[in-house]
Amino acid sequence: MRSSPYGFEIVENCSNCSLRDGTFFCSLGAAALKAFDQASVASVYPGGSVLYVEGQTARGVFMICRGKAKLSIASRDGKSLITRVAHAGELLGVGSAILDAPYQATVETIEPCQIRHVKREEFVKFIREHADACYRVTEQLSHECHNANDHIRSLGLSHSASEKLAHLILAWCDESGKEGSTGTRLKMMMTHHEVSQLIGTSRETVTRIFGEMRERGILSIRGSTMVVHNKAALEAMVLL
Amino acid sequence: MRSSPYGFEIVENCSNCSLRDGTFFCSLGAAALKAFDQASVASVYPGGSVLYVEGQTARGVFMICRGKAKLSIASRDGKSLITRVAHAGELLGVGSAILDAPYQATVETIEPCQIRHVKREEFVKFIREHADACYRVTEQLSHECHNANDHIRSLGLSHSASEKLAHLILAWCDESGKEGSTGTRLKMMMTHHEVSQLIGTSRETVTRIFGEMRERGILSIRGSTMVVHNKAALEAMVLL
DNA sequence: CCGGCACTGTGACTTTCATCACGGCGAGAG
DNA sequence: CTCTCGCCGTGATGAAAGTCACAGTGCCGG
Repeated sequence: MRSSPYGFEIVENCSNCSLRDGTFFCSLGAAALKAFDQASVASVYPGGSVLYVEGQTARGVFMICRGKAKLSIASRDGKSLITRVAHAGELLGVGSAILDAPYQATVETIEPCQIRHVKREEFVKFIREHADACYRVTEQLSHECHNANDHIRSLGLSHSASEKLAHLILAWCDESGKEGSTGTRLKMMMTHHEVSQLIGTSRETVTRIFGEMRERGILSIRGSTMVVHNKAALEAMVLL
Repeated sequence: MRSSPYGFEIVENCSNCSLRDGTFFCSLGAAALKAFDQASVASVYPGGSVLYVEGQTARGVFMICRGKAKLSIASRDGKSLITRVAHAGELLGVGSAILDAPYQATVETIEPCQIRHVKREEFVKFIREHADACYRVTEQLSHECHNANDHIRSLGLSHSASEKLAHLILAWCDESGKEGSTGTRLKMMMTHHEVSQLIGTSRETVTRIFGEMRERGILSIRGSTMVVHNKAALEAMVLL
């Protein structure tokens, strides 16, 4: 291990990595793990680093060992849409690496991250030689498809911005909400602008809808913590 | 082979199948192919058959040997969105089978199809035992992700229905258009209603936008063939 | 303590589109 | 042959939300 300026130790060697749990892509047998370690190189990025940019030819894949990153796509006129936020344990750029196609999204870390990078050719070789790793890739890609389809559903089938926002808040509750006496409590780690990019509307409508929800007593916001008082009302807004 | 009432012969045995080409999922080595044949059962469906429904638990995967099928998702109030149309050679339901999650879309054949079905457990066993098949699955899933991301881009980033429609027409040109003296010629195999479901708008706006494009001389439609005279104009409408 | 900067909140105006309602047309069934 | 049914075309209307403009607020650095 090495110390880093980001408040965590850098794990150099996959074999004795303590970050990994069963959900990680690299939760592999000893042999495959060793091969993965040897094929990859670890590095640390501060928050806000861009790992790769949409349209670039796929140099390789990136494993998030620690931290979070946001994936986004942009249109020529500068608008951008956040497709999802990836957590530790995920492998990014797999699809593009396998198809040898350009990356489809831009990836930017949103907190200090440890990342392992594997060159495209080596990655393909690695998964062709290690069947269990190949199977893990199918799992990873299945999750990505799943997410993407949910996003399509939300963007394509909802009638109003409120519906999409309600859907998003409910997803947040499921994923990171803590039940309390007054309702479900959760940290907002996003600005209204980012939320708008996540659901494909404008910043102002997000502000307005949050305002309206507050007026109706559905939720309250103080600082960066939000408390959802009336989940049922949110669910009623969603007809997906 | 067996004859069928749909105007084509049923291929019973994968090993001497003439439908397969390199792009097919089942373009596999002899051993894997034999295993796939044994794990699967072939059947023929007329157009309009529903292979599986969104939300059902994933019984297994479906290989389209011949024909086309449309995948769609629906909201509770009856609206539905077509996510894509799958062609011969594709394997459907893989993601859900691997994750043992409910199917995410409803699949309906749009012409007579030959399909092979493999039970979930057998499919998982099959790809765990045959590394080349497993790799083919990663390719299949990568394509699905790719498509899904394109769809997200189109739904989330475009400002207007015209932009989405222009985008769709250009995609059609690339995929099945034939260059002619007056422009690119292509068959419309969809009603305006289905197009509207594809781009997430209403039937009427699709009709109106087609009308407008005709007036502006961008394209002309007679019967079920459409000729695109001015691709550049369409490209100019797309700022994705 | 002050100035700048990023974020939130709000009003006025405008565009886009969904919706409703209806008319015409072509094809297939009886 | 005519009836029905699904698809296309079109007008009128209203609601939703994008856009622009600007004020308030809280935080950080100097």
